[in-house]
Amino acid sequence: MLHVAEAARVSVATVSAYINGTTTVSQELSGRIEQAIREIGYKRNAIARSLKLGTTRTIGLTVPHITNPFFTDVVSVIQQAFDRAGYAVMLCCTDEDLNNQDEQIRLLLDRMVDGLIIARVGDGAYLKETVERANVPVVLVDREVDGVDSDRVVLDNHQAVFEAITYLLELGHRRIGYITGAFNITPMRDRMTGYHEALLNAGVAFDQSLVRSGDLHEADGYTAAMQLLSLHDRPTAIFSANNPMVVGAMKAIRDLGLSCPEDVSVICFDDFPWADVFNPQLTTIAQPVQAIGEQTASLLLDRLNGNREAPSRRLVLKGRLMVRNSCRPVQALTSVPTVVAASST
Amino acid sequence: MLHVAEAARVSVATVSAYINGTTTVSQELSGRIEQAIREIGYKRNAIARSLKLGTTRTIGLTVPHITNPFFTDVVSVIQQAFDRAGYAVMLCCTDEDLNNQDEQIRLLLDRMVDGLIIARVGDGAYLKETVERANVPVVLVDREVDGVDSDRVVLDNHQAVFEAITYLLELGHRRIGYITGAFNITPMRDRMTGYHEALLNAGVAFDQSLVRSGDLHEADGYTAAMQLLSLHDRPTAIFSANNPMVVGAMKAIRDLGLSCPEDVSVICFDDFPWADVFNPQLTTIAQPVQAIGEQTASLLLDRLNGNREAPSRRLVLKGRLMVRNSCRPVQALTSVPTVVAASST
DNA sequence: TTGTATGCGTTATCAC
DNA sequence: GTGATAACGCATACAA
Repeated sequence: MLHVAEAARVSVATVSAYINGTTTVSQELSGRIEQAIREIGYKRNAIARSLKLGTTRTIGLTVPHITNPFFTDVVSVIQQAFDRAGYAVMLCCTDEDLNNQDEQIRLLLDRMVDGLIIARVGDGAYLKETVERANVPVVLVDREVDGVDSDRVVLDNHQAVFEAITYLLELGHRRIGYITGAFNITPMRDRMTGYHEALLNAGVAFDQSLVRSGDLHEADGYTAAMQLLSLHDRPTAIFSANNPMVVGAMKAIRDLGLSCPEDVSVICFDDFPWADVFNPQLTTIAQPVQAIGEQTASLLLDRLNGNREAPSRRLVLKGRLMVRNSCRPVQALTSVPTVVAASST
Repeated sequence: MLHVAEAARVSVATVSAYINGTTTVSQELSGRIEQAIREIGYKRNAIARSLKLGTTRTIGLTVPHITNPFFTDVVSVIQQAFDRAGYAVMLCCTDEDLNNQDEQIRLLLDRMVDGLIIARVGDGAYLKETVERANVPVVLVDREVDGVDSDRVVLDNHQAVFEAITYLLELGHRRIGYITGAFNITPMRDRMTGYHEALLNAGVAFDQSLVRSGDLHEADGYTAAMQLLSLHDRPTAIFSANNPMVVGAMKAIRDLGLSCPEDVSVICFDDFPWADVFNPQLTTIAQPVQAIGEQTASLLLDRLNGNREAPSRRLVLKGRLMVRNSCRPVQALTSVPTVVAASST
């Protein structure tokens, strides 16, 4: 900018005023400045500007895994929204690791992001403190943090799973395997209560041996399904609490020489684009990813636009059961053989 | 930092020296500083630091679509690599729009990113200029830019498609529908030449009516497949140049009451995690996404670590044909009826 | 070992 | 309408 000012034979203050339209500057000087800018190829330094203004027009976004289609979609929508609003977004993936998360949030805060969107990981103790001390607005998405009362948008996980399990029960299933992630994140807890209530509602006893917990990855789903399907009295249906794990579960079904839906019905959380073009066409619980992303962005944008003091808002969206053909009435099942050995990949 | 200095009754210079380990500072003062930092909850302001140092330890990453599994994976790997190296990454999605891309790159450069990774979009004219004027290292991934000789990592697209089409030809297919994106990006051009050469090599005449071009989205694949399969002498196999378009193509096949591989063989570019658990299990060309991401990151990191003058490097990786069960010998096909009308979604 | 002074590129406040 | 100048928070050269 100094160079521009010199080339245009004006002061830096005038250049700044011209660029930002702060004050009206004469035709004369405007022309000289404009020309100097072009000749020099001057670009305003956003870092210096940020330092002075105290705002970076950048937000931080941290999610567990970007390869999980649910987060891919949410990130995509959020990214677009902030792009439109003239904000840049710094993306971090915690890989379900608590230490990564702490580190990344610190990094983001150091860089003076104007706001934070967090799909958290692990237990909430440290995060609670971080969120409360951060002097920037933060909105939580998908996963809440105990005791933290910030803006957030979540799904009605309980209801969604209740519906899904009820659907399975109506098809006559009584032994429904349940593959979940650890209960230290709210969605997993809430989904589990949906399972419980659906069983209770149908008068079906809860069987702890039908519940397997993993770390949300494909491999965990594989292991869990292997164990479930190797049970003496194996389940006739399996529910998976997320997409990566259901892929693992399907592989387990395949490797055991079983098939879906002939031998076992499958239903899972999170929809994906090709769910209805490949077979079995999975019955899923679709989250309104577009709305989730947009609402999340809009909550943060609202704070960024100055609405700092409004009481925190909690948006709860509804999931939708996408019935396809991966579930069958239990009487239609191929007779249920006991799986003897499960030696495979 | 000023507050810390005051609380510890030292100068800001000493605090800075202590934090960065620039000079050794006495036990005495170290203790006071340490305590002051904790009490105040001081965090170093990376923006001010960046302004002074001229480096942000942030890189910019721009891709067409994060929801395309190929880019999802590449972004994920790159993100991890820079995370490990202590860099933040700003993510932009151009949505295959040239204006977005220009704007976003400008935005990134204004923010003084230390480097740029670009999977470009549209024609290369403006981008060429941008890349050449940017005084930060840039590495191109997946798509090259005509006349720009920067670091880049690409796939041997020609070879990969040559193999895939040859595979189809060996199965007896002679009419192979080809769904592509516009030829203003290098991969689409190179893939097309692979198609050409494979046909030539097998002595099969090239038929322009079997080639349909779209904008890389699912809807384009749908339209293209609809047209191809409505041809009087319809193709017995279809190749799709990316993943979103093959999803559309599969939907078209379904909507026409056809099925794969019984009526039409399908093969596509880019692999995805559940390719081998759902049916038909798609035969795909798998890009080494892990390697692509790592090499890309490592090229940029190398520049960032000071190796600025080395001649530009062009890394070419190989694709791998993942043969599954979406392709059949042509004599095994169900008799080929002429599709009369194609009125659907 | 520690402190003083200066500058990184902006914007804002004030004189003129 | 225009131009000095201070300040944003930090790092560094140099003095002490």
